[in-house]
Amino acid sequence: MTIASKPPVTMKDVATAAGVHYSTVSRALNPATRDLVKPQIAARILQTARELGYRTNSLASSLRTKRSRVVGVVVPDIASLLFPPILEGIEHALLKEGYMTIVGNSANDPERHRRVLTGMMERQVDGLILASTTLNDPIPDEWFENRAPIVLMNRTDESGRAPAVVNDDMRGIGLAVRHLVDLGHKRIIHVAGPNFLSTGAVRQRAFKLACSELSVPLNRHSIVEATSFTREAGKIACIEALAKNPQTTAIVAANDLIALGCYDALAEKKLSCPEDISITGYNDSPFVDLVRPPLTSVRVDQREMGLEAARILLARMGGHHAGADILLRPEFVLRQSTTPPRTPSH
Amino acid sequence: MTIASKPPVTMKDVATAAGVHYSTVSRALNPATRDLVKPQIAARILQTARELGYRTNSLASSLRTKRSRVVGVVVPDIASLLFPPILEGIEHALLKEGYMTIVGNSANDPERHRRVLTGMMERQVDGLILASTTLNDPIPDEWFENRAPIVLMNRTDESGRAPAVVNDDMRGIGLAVRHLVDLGHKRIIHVAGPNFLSTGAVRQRAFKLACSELSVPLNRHSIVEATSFTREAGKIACIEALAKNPQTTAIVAANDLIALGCYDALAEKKLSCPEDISITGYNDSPFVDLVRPPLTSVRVDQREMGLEAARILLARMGGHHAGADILLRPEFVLRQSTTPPRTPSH
DNA sequence: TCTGAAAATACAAACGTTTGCAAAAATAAC
DNA sequence: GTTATTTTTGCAAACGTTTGTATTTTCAGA
Repeated sequence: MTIASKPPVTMKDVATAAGVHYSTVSRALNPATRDLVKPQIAARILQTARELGYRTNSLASSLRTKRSRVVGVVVPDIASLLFPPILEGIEHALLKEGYMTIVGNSANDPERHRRVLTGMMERQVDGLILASTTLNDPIPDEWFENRAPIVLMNRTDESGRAPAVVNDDMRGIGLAVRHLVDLGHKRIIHVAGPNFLSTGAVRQRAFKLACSELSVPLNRHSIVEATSFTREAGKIACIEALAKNPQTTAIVAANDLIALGCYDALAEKKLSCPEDISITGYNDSPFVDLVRPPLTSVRVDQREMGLEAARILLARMGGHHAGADILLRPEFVLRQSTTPPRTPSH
Repeated sequence: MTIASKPPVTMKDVATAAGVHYSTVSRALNPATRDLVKPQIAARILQTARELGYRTNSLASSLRTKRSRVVGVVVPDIASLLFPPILEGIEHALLKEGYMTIVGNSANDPERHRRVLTGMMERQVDGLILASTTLNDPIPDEWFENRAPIVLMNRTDESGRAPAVVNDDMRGIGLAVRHLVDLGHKRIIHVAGPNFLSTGAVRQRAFKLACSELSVPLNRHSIVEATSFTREAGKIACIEALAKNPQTTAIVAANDLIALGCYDALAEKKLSCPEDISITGYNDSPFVDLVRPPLTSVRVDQREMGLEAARILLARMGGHHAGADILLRPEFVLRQSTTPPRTPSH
């Protein structure tokens, strides 16, 4: 049994109550046009609107103005540690400007991703922030030609079709490798993220580059790719990597979850961190300072990433062709999962 | 420079292209009314719609049907460990039924909370899931009399105005206390959550009840309230609690973050866990198995909570006055932060 | 008091759908 | 080949706004 609630009060209701035409109500209620109506009448309208409990119907308004004041945000996994702070940043920046956000979870499933995107477009979002782009299954061009501007975040599709807000992983991974080299490590491997994600791919490239610049020997087994950015996949990849590189003294993990997976792998192999093997994470996720040993990581400011993406999107939605990509600068965070190698190779 | 994108294709466009009236297009496109149009024509319409790249305009459709297929979800803090899995569950259950979710972050700020709620109502959400209710600043009645049904989640406002999906904290805290008692603890204190949140209040009551049932002595200092469910507030409250109860051998923390705050407090006081003091957490948040010592906790199924809330909301939106509250059953998780007291009191 | 301009308001057409109802077309019954 | 039915389609009115244009009111200035 649903209670048959009375129909919502519309501008027409307010108009008749205030004894004016409803178009006048519209103008009085909208701060931008309020000065077109005589102040005293405007006041009366505002008053009766309040009394009747009038609340504007965005659907109607959006239909007419072609602006929904809603933006869509798609993340590959809401429940991961990485995205909540990003979402918080986005929501914060957008709400201030009167936008609300529909959030969708692509769950790393292309079909679901498609459904989420169409759902958002049908709902006439004014803009889109995508943290879910993959390199192997790119967003069709048509989306980029749409009414709604798109901003990529965290990951990029490297096509240049949309501005991206990403971290300077080249630098970030460089910091980690340099740190390990400074400690005296020579036998460093990389437990990488999936190659079909820009984050995975870039960090692999960064690892190779840093190694060659710092004269760390590299072979074709030095990089082992985890199938996803998860603790479980990290563990599996780490075990494989250690089997292939028995003399490893340090591991650069592609992100914190993978690093925690490496912890699990070491525990299983009865190796200790950092005494036997040093490990660096990436992202400096919440609570990695509480694990044992506290994880040395590379901090990226997730909230800032969200804020920045929102800012760019706002600019685009405002019709400004806001410039290029944004590269956020990461920061090294030293904790206790790294130490000089047991048998320095000199 | 915004590219003046061509106007989106509407039903009228499809209609003229297919040589029929646009109302026929409407019927052909809607699976529910498709059998009103001759199969062969329907096929032609579907075809041309696909060719022209037609996409329905939800705004117009919603305006007409008074159903937006959007629901609002308000959480007090997106970035906490607790809510992302809940959101994932909600999104999962709702998307399957064609709903998308606007998520709002009340940030524990009443004014912001109000803005988020009005924003959602203006956008004509079909339903609302609130995880943000507080006991001291209740949602005004008018919201509950609205078009959009409301479901409370995780917290309740104890007014019975809306169905709630919560955990059986009575049982959960009981499990923790019983465990400590079984280990031989007699001097147990509770570092509680804020009393103005139902979760804080209920767990305090649960603690008292369990203690009295299990003959654990209780005095007016046995419960110290943290000002929020955070690590920082937990630490402060814990220090205060230990000062007032120097002989404490075990702490029941109101949630995992507070428990981690207690870890911090013990570290500061040079006490060790679990040797000097045992600690139990609550929620079994991700990664509390990785902290040192791994935290004994009470698991609540967060995703299930989201799924359940979504299910109830779907039922209500469908006009079914779905029954009463849902009490989810928690589960004890033994790890290494609890051990028998050093000096068993017998 | 009247004229002309300016200010304030009302009118009405959109926006893109859905849907009751009327009209037309197809089919059945005779 | 009619008529009565049933399908199928078209028509037009909503849904609640915004906004260009027309109309009215107000108020100078003479």
